[in-house]
Amino acid sequence: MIYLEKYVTILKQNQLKITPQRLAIMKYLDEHRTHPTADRIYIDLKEKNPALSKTTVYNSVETLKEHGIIQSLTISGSELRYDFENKMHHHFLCTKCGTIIDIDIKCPNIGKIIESGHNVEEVHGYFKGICKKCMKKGLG
Amino acid sequence: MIYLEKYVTILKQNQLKITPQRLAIMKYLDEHRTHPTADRIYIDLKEKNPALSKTTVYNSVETLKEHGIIQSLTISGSELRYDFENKMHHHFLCTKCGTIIDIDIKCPNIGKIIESGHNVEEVHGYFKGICKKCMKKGLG
DNA sequence: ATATTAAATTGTAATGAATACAAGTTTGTA
DNA sequence: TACAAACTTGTATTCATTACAATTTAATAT
Repeated sequence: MIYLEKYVTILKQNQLKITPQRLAIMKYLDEHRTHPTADRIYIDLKEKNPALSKTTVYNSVETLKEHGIIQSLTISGSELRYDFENKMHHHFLCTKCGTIIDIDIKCPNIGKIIESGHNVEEVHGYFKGICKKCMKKGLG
Repeated sequence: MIYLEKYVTILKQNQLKITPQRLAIMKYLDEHRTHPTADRIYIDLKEKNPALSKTTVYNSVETLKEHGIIQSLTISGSELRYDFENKMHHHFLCTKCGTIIDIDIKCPNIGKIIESGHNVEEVHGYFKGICKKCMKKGLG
C-alpha cells in the first residue's frame, strides 16, 4: 500500500481520517481523469469492494471537494462530475461523443469581478460543442 | 394582448407555433431576470392558469433553448435555470444569499479553443463566492 | 367558414441523481 | 487498551426531470 502514501499525506494535511474508502476514491479519481460522476466511481470501485456504500462515495467526494482536494463540474447539467485536478482550468464537453476535455487556460476576467466588490471563491469555464476528433470524423 | 407581439414575432421567426403557454413563459422569463428554474416558472404561472401542466413548462423551455431564444444555466448544480438574455455573458452565484448576478463580460479564450480544432457552440462562465451586498453586510 | 393534420398540451407514472437518517464500525488519540 | 469523534453502511426519501398516451389546439388547405 506504499503507493497510496500520496493520498494519505493529502488527507493528513487536511485533518481528515485516513480510511480505505477515501484512499480508493482518491486513487480512482487520480487515475481516471475522465471527470466521472459519484455513481460511476461507486460502480467501478464496488467491483473490488462489494461492501462499499453509495452514500460513502457521495459523502467522500463532497468532503474532498469542501477541502479543495478535488473539484466538481456541472457541465453536463443532470449530474455532478469530479476532477482530481484542483487547479483552475476550463472544460469542453463534446455533444457528440460526450467526452469532457480539460482546457488549460485561466480566466482573465476574475480581476474585474473582484474590483466590482464580489468575493470570488470558484471559477468555472464551460465550453460545449463538437470536439476535434469528432470534427475530423466528419460528425460536425 | 398587443404587448405580447414581441414574443409572437420571435416564435414566428423560429417557425414555432404560437400558444398562450409559450407566450406566458416567454413573458415571465423576460420580466423575471432572476434565472428561475422550470419549476419556479410553473408554480408562478399556475396561479393565473391552473390548467397549466408542468410538462408543458419543461417542454417549452427546452424548445426555446434549442432555438437559441433563451439559454440555460447549470451554475447551482442541482437544477437547470433559464435566462431570457441569450447573448453571451457570465454568471455569479452568491453562496450566501443564492442570488445569481449577470456578469456582462465575454470570454477572450474562445479563439484559442477554436484554433485547437474544436467547434464551440456554447460558452458558460460561472463564478461562485460572496456577492457585493453580502460582503457589505459583513457576511463574508 | 370548415376540415385536416401535425404539433402542442395535459396528467400521471416512472426515472435517476442526490440526500436524510439511524445504526453500526473504524480511526486516531489518550 | 479504552474512548469519543468521525466515518461507513443500507434503506428510505426527496426532488428535478423525463416518458408516455390521450386529448386538445394551431396553422393550413379546402
